[in-house]
Amino acid sequence: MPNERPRSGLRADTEETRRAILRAAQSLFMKLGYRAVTTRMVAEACGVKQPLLYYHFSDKETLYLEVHREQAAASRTALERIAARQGESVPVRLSHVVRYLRQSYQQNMSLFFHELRYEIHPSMRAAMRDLFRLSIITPIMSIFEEGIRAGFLRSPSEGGVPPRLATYLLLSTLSNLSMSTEAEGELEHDEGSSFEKEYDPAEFVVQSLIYGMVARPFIER
Amino acid sequence: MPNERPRSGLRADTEETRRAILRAAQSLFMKLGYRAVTTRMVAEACGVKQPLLYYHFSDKETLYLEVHREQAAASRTALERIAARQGESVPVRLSHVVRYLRQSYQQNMSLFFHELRYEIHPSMRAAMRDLFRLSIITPIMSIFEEGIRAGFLRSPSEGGVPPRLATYLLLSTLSNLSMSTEAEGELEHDEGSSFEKEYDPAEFVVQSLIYGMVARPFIER
DNA sequence: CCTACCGATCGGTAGG
DNA sequence: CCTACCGATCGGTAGG
Repeated sequence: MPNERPRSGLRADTEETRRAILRAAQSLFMKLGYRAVTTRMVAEACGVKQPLLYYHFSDKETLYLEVHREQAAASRTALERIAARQGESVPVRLSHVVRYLRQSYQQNMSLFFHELRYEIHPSMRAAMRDLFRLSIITPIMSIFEEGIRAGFLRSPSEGGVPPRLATYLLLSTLSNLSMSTEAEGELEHDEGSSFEKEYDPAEFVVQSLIYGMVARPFIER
Repeated sequence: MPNERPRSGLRADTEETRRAILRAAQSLFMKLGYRAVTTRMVAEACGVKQPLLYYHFSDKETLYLEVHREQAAASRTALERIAARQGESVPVRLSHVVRYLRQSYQQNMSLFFHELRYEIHPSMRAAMRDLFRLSIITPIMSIFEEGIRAGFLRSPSEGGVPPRLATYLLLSTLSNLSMSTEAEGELEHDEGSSFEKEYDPAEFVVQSLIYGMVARPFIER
């Protein structure tokens, strides 16, 4: 009889389904936002019926939290690894950070903040904020802190940007990148400076933040 | 008999109601976003019943468009006036721009872009994008263009930031400002450099973008 | 400018 | 893991 199939087999299937739901939910939440994604869309995207979601997750918000928990774990690993590469300069590490976040948090980071503030129940906010701080803010901040300690970046006492604000500035440029490429294609036919190396928006944005836009260029090239 | 009340009187009342709806809708849409705002919330906020909205506006999206039309007209006037102040430096004018947009578009600018992309019917997108370009992008871009012409900012051919990208970079920092002040209060106790003038986030962000974060400070102070 | 109400869809539950 | 279904709420309409 098939019921002597071991519990581990059952659990494996069940776990596989749970992970399929999480994957589908992650993709949808990141692309469309919490409110625009319905539980039925998630179910259909992974080939199950909607009420099944409530067997694996107690409600929609918990599913959302779980998605972010997974994403946060992955981000933390990746970003801490990048931050620890002492052999690479601060701008190079920041470019890697931007590239990683751009493909990971596909859309803008501020959609997430909007949801945190307006769509998510207050009782869940603290947990999500902590996830975000530990997995995103702290690793990036450590790069800026190191840049200041090394004398490469101005310290706040010299009128420099405090590391946490610098981190938020960097993160906010992520939403920018999708904004500008969507609004129109200024970036592709950048007809002056992109003859030696192909254009990389991540590097470009980091260079702008670090070196500014003012004349008398500092830029090493 | 009261029915000889002139049509202009009737129209005035009707116009007044229409404007009350627009004001309520603007405040709610800016704060909560298109999807989170229900037509019943708008109606209640201005003291009418929900079906009345459909006498003044053909549907929710049209109301949303009309709100943005009004906002765009006001922004265009304000921003073009700021851009035209030849007596003020580029950073000073940009600080005024940031201050204006911060109080006008209260929340993040990228919420608007998200809605443009995912919540608004394609047939309405083009009109809204045009509004945004004419009232926000173009005036700000002209400030950056002037800064480049004057030799204050690097031109794109010297590795500088193209004016349109610079504009989007500036706009993206607006969402940042709300992000960072919400996440925690790094900004208030900025314990090094803020003894001479009170801390102004708008000016601070503009200075960062223009002069960068790198050491060997250029900053005039 | 309102009352009354519609079809659709949402998050979530019952019961197996 | 499903079928069947719930109460609530949404955008929008009928009719006056």
